[in-house]
Amino acid sequence: MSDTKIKNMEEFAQISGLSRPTVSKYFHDPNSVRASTRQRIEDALVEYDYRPNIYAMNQNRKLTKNIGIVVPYLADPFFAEIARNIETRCIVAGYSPTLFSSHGDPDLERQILDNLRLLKPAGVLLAPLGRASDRSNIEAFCDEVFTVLFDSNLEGLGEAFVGSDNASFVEQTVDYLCRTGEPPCFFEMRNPANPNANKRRAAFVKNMEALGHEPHVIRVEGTGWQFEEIGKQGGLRVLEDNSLPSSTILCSNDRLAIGFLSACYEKGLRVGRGAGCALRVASHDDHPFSRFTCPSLTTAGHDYDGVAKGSVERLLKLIETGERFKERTDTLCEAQLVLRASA
Amino acid sequence: MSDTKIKNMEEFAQISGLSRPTVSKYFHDPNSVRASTRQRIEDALVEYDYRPNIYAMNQNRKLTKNIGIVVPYLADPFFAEIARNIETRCIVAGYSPTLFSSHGDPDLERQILDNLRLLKPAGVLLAPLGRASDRSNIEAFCDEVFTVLFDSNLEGLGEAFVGSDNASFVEQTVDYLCRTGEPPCFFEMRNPANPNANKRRAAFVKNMEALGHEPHVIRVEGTGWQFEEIGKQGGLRVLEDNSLPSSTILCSNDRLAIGFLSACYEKGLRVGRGAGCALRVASHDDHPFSRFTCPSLTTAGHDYDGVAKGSVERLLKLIETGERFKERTDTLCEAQLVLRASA
DNA sequence: ATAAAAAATTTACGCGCGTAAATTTTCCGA
DNA sequence: TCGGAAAATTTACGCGCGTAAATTTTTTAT
Repeated sequence: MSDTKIKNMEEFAQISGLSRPTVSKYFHDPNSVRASTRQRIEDALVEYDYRPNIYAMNQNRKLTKNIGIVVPYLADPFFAEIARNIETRCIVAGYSPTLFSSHGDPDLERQILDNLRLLKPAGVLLAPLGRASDRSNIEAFCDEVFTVLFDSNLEGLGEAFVGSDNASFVEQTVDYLCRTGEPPCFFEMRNPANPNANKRRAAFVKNMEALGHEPHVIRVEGTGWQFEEIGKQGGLRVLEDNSLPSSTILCSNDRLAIGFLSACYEKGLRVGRGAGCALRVASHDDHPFSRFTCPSLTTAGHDYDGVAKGSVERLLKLIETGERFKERTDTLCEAQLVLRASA
Repeated sequence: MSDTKIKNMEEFAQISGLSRPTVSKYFHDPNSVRASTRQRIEDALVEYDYRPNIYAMNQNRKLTKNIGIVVPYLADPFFAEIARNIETRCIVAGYSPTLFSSHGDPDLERQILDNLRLLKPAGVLLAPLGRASDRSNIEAFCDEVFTVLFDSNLEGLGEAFVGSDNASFVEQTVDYLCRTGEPPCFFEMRNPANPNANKRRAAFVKNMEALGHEPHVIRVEGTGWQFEEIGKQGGLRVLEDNSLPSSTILCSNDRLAIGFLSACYEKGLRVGRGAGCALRVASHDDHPFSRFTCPSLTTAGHDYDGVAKGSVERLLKLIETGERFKERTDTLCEAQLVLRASA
């Protein structure tokens, strides 16, 4: 490799014995030039290690190869995992994903979308905060940029939504729990930020009634994204109160369940389905850590691959056709019941 | 707000009744123009909602306001947390941070650094993979871009390193454990990717010998970043073998400990310092989840704020002075012992 | 081998902004 | 009121590349 510094595409074209527009064409799509031309460029490329200036490229290109990924709370391993999955798929498809986390803050979510506009992304994959989101701001954003929502649905916003089928999550857990023991009560936050929580509660009520059981819902206080802490404090309270209507607890999500299990442990209550267990606890999400709780957590798991694949596919379709869908589509991935030790 | 679309700075300058260079100056530093001029621009700004094209700006600017943040594994809440902290500090300082995760993959780490060059960042905060990193590639990168390493030190690379004082972590846990019960054995991965692990083991041996105890080290098999799983499988094995040299286990890090606790639970072994407990388990990191393990985990915690603040400060100093430090500095933050239920 | 079609290349211009130098306007104090 | 300094403006050029249109070369068909 020569150590001659290449300043720009002009210079690089010169030493490759080509014209700049031809080289430009190559970088846009290596197959758009003759095979012999391509070879010459790639030979020069290993020799001189030139790379086009991304800012100059994006300045003039009508659409960049940028894809924005926005998640509400990256410190939650569920979002870290789904983001990792999505990110990888974008790279494979030849795009440059950039990951943003709202850190649970609506102001930051707004600011991220504002900054995202400047990046002129070809499209954006957005998992919104939910109830706390600035709906009108997101709406304006979706008006300018191809946006696919995932995980949390905001009705009517974006070109499509891909998420998990909350009804299927709850149906499977409720069915399993009722079949194998005392019907569950539902454990959740009083004011969940995420719309999925409301759908899960509604599905719980519906499924319980269909099975002829009274649907008890326990709502614990707490706001923000520290779900484990909220689950733990709420769990300690109901355990101290002895106010649980059932010895089977179905948590709205795994992070609450992690906190609840921690509360059970502190209270000396054995959780599981065997003899000598005081409670059964189940949940939804199949959070990356739920296999390491004590006991390991029985849960209905997201189809991580399905959600990631589906949302990326929808977005790429938008980008590649260059036009909006006739109508907004909702794709809901089925849950998979994961039986572990807690219920 | 008017709905007239402003195409570029030229147009915006015109409707504000100013010249483009003056407006340009304002966007570079609002205080560099007269107060009355500034007011006129800001009035026009709320009226017309113009924002400069970031690509055109960065193309010509000698240094951008971009800062790259690279972590080895974002699905680990420890890195998610430290990244969040760093990110926020960069924003407050007026920079645009972009977050990247190597996802435990050296190839991806290399690729991230390659892409980062194209972003012409003012500086980069890098937590490398460690042993798996491509040292020469990172070295070449640091040659081109101001880089501050954090969390994982690669000797001699980058302008500075800011991390935690592993010796202080281990000193505090070993001291506490020896003072309050049977001296610990050390539980770790056989081939840890992260250099911190080696420093912790060395510190364990040193501290144990200083206290007149034999330093037993248990090394479990497993590679990659699924530390919980490795800790759990390794834990199950040593518990089945009955090969533990001590009833007090000091894990190299919290994620291993989470797996180990899970193994203990499955084996029906009660962990904690009270009567009726078979084992004591302690660890290092104060991982965000360690307060929710069963039992909650006694650990030596990172000074998250200290590491984040320190590394950002070092980098900003580099950026703002525009010159490298005379010599590479290592900043080590003290650990803080967090007593919980497990030991 | 030759003309037509296809591909590649060259020419030429523009993107939106930074920035230096020269000029004009505004400001402030005496 | 006036002069000098500070701020603003004008002028002019360049950054690195995209891209349309014109031209040349290569390929394909006859």
